[in-house]
Amino acid sequence: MDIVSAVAAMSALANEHRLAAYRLLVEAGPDGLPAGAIAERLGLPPSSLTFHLQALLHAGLVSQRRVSRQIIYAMVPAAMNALVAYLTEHCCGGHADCGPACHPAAASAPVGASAA
Amino acid sequence: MDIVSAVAAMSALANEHRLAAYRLLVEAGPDGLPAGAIAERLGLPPSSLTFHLQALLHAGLVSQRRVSRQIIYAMVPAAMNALVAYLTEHCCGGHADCGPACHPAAASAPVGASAA
DNA sequence: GGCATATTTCGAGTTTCCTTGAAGGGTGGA
DNA sequence: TCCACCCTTCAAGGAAACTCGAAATATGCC
Repeated sequence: MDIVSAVAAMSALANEHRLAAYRLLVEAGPDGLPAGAIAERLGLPPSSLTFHLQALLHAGLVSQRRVSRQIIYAMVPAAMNALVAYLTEHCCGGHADCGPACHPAAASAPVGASAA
Repeated sequence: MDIVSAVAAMSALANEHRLAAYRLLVEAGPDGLPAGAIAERLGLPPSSLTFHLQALLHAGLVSQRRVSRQIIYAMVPAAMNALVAYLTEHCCGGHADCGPACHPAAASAPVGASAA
């Protein structure tokens, strides 16, 4: 994970619609959700939803796969792991006294964080 | 932590200069850094730095205190804890098989995450 | 008081993002 | 082949963010 990727991920999540969509996908887990279901639950027109999902996709936070006529979106856990690791890297100079989000040892080698 | 606060925090971090500044403060720990030191290390003009630090401050990610003529900025660990907890809430429907960033039990009661 | 230091506020210009209707592409059923 | 469905792409307008020089504020030293 470099600063460009981190900013891309943060920018993708820095919008109410996209954050809501991402959280739906986090809750949905590996099975994901079809675009139509997300649009319905968020009350967004299809073109608006696509705009936001593309932002999440481009940032690597979600994945996309076609199943028949539907496009299924799902979270990419490794992306969030890498992002959290990057944000808390070298936290407090390595003294680890800032709470759960500040664990240098754990953050240095999270599962799937190969991009870090 | 609600979606408005989370979007505010993400927006604050969704900029290369602000993310770099935040990471400097994460590494600096509770002691923080004066604005001038941050500006120097980031190569930003003072007015630009203030613009970005205000964004981080308004989002609650950093705190501000005056020491003589200097303004010291420091990270607010609880803010990051709450943000991470919010992002991974109900992860994978509660099955916790997504890696370090997906721990429903830990995320439900992080240290200092009273705003969640 | 007078001056230097450290930081913020102001203002204007440029750039980027967000929204949404209309049109297009891919898929499946009859 | 024809149609219906699901989603994406395109295009244009409005809103918000970023940049930075100049001026202003706050503090400390002499």
